[in-house]
Amino acid sequence: MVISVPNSLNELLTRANYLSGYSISTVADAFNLSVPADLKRHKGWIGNFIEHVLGADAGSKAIQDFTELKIELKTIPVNDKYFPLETTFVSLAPLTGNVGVTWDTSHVRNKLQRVLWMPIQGNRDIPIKDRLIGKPILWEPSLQESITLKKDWEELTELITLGQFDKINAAIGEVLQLRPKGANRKSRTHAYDSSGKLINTLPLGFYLRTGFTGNILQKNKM
DNA sequence: GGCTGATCATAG
DNA sequence: CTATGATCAGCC
Repeated sequence: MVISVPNSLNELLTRANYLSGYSISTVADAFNLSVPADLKRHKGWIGNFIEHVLGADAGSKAIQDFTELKIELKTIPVNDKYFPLETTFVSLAPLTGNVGVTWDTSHVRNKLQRVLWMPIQGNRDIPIKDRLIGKPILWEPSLQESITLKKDWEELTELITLGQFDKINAAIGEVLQLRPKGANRKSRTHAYDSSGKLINTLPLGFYLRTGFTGNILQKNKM
């Protein structure tokens, strides 16, 4: 079943709100989709599933998206206290070509300008099919949040541009962190080391810490 | 390999 | 119990 792309922000929000309170299987049944028993080999399934039922064209050609609405959709697994169980992937971290890139022109800022968060019950003791979909939250970073994100992004990006990959680890950054993002630890991409020499190194991604996303959820739950 | 979507697994 | 580092899948 193909679902049309929402024509307006209101239409997208209406659809998203309609899903809240239903279980994964209730929605999946309505769209004739089968639900995996676990996510071990389907780690992106929930995200793709929600994209699909909201009318984003997941997979194949990426022609249709919410790009016209300037909305980034993120599902986020939450516990009983409505707190995130996982960090949130934002984007791959460019390890080259960062000269001249600023926070304002960064992928991270671009993606986080407007996010539709879809909290989903994520407790591992609840079968995937029985997990409930929460209330969607349309979020734009506050001034304070932007300042903190910018500070972290600049600190992390500086380490990349200086080629100090031996210093990079997930403990750096107040709300944003850099962590591996590849098929496995043998994955490689290009970067410049501290002496300016082209090297092969582990691909990295920007992730939002749970404290940051947890705050967004807490502020917006009524 | 790069990019999208993320969660898994275990050290501490 | 939590966060870091590792990993999974599909498309281009």
